[in-house]
Amino acid sequence: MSEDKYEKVMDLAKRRGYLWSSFEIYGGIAGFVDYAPLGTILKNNIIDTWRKHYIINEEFYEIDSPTITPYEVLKASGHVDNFTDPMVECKECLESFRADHIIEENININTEGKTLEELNELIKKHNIRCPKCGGEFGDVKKYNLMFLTSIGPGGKRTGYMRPETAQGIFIQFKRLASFFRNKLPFGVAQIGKSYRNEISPRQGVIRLREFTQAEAEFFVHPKIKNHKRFKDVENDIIPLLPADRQMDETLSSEEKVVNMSLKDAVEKGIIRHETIAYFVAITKRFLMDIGIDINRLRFRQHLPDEMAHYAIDCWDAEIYTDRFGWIECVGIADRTDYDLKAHMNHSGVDLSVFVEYDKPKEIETYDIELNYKVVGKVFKKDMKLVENTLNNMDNSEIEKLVKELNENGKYILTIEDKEFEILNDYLKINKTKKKISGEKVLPHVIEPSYGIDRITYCLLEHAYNEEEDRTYLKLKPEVAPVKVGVFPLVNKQGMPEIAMEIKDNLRKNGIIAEYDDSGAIGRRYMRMDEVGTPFCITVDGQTLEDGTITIRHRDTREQIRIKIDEVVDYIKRNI
RNA sequence: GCGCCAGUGGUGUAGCCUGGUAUCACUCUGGCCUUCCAAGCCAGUAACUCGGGUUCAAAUCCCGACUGGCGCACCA
Repeated sequence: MSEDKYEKVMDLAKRRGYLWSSFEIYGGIAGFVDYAPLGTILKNNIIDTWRKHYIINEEFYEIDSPTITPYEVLKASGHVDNFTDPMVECKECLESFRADHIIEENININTEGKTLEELNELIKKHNIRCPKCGGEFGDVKKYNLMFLTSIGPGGKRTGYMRPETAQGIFIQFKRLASFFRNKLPFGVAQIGKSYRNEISPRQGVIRLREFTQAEAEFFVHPKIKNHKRFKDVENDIIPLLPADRQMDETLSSEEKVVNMSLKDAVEKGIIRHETIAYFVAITKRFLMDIGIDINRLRFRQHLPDEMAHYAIDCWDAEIYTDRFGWIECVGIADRTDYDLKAHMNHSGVDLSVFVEYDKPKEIETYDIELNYKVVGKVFKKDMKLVENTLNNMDNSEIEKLVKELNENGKYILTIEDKEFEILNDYLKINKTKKKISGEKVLPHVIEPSYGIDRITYCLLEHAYNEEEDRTYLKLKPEVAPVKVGVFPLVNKQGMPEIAMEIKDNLRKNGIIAEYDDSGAIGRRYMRMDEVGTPFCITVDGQTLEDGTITIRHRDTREQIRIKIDEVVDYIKRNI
C-alpha cells in the first residue's frame, strides 16, 4: 500500500468523471483542471450550500463582476506591486533568487519601492554574487504572478486577469453602500474565477492557475466589530491554532491546537473581535454541512510576518489531507479600510459612508464667513485653496486664528510652501451651536474567502472509503451529484419499464436519477457506490405483485421496502 | 525556473537493455444468462505523450518539448 490517498482519489475522480486535467489531448498544462460531469454537479452543490449560508442566512447579496480588470484598479489595490517579484538568476548555476532578498541579506538596505534599475545597480555596485556558487548574476527581471492582457485594439489599455474576486466588490462600494441605503454593517459576496500565474504549480488541484473563489465581504463600522448574532455561536467549540502557540517551541504540534469556545477566544483576546470569530463559526458550520470531517479541520492564525500587507488579523481554515498535510482552504481576514482607502485615494471618489448617530449631537463650532469681495482680489488664483483650507480647520485651529487676529491683527496661513496673510476684514467668525446627526466613516471589511477547488478536493478525499469488497464515496446526500440509481433486478417481466418510469418520475421532480440494467445487480450497486450515489432503487418480483420497491442505502447497504408512489417523497425528505 | 527520475487502451501492466505486425488482466459496449451486492458465456471498442534525429525499419537508441513525481527555489 505505497500508493497514497491523493493518487487513489484522483484516479477515481478521473475514471468516474469528477476531475480531468485540462487540454489533455494537446499534452496538458500544469495548473489547470476541468470539472468533469459529476465534479461539476458536486462543485455546484457545494456552492449552493455556501449560498444558503451567506446569501440566505447571513443576508449577503451577491454580485458578479468582470474577470478582466484594468491596470488602474490593481495598481491601487497594491497587486501590481505586490504580485510582482523581482527575480535574479545566477549565470553560472542558473539558480533563481528574489533580487530584493539577496540585496537585503548582503548590504542591509531596505529595498522597498526600489525600481528594477535601482536593484540592478545595487547588485552591480556591491558586486553581489550567487550565494550558492559565487557566480555572477544576470539582470533583475520581474516575475508577475498576474496574467497580463490588453484591452481593445492596439493594446492601448493594460489589463490583468483578476487575482481575487474581492476587488470587484470594493470598486463598486459606492453603489453597494447606496443599495444597502448606507446602513452598516452589510455583506456582499462574489463567486467566480480568479487567476494567478504560479511559477510552478505542482500540487494538482491544490494549486491552480485558474481557480474558483467564493468571497464574502462584510463591511462594518471601524469602531464596531462585535456581531449582533455572536450569541448564536459563542458556545461553538473550535480547534484553534493561535499564533503564539505556533511559535512556542516547547509544545508538540498536537499541543499547539486548543479546543476553545469562541466566547473564550474573544474574551482572552486570541481572536481579535467577534466578527472574525462569528465567521469562523459560519465557516465551520458550512464545511461540516457539506461533509468535511471535523476531526480534520482546524483554524490557524497567521503569524505576524506572514500576514498580507492589508490585514491585521487572519485565521485560515485548514483541512487535513493525506499527501499535503494541512492545507489552507478558507482565509478569514480583517482587511481594515486598506482597500477602500486605496481606491478612494487613487480614484478621487469619496467612498465613505454617512453614519447617523443614535441621537443627534449638539456641538459648538465656528462658522467662517468670507468677505469674498476683498479676499478674491487679494488671493486671486489661490482663492479656492485658501477657502478650502479655512473650511477644513478644526476648532482648535480656528481658536488660534481668532486669538492671533485679536492680538496681532493678522494670521499667517501656511499651505504647503506658501504663506497667506489673513487680516481682520477678510472674514467673520461666528461661534454657533450645530446639530450633528452623524459622521462620515470609511468602513472596515472582514473577509471570509473560500477556495472552492481545494474544498472540493478535500471533500472527495474525506468521502473516500475503502472496504474489503468495495470503494465508495461517502458523500452527504445533499451534495452527492447523482441522488438515485434505479435498476430492474432482471431484464424481464416488465421490470425495466417500471424502473425506467420511476427514474423519469424522479427526474420530473428535479432529482438526478440514473437508470441502469447492464450486468449483475451487484455490479450496478458498486458502480453507484463509487460515485457516491446515496440511494439505489430496485424493481423486483414483489414489485409486480404489490407495487413496492426496495431502497438500498449506500453506507449500510441495508434495504427498505416502500410503495412506488412514496418514492419521490422519501427521496426528497432525505436529500 | 534548476537538478534527478518517469510517461504503453478508461485503469494496472508486459515488451525497451539486445530496433522488425504491442502482452495480459480488469473496466467499458452489445448480446445471452441471472430474482439482491463486481459470478458465468459469446462478441466488440480501445494505447506506445508530442516533435525532431539515427536507421531499410523506432514503443525500443539519441535530442528537445510537454506532463507527472521527488529535492531546491517560489507561493502578498
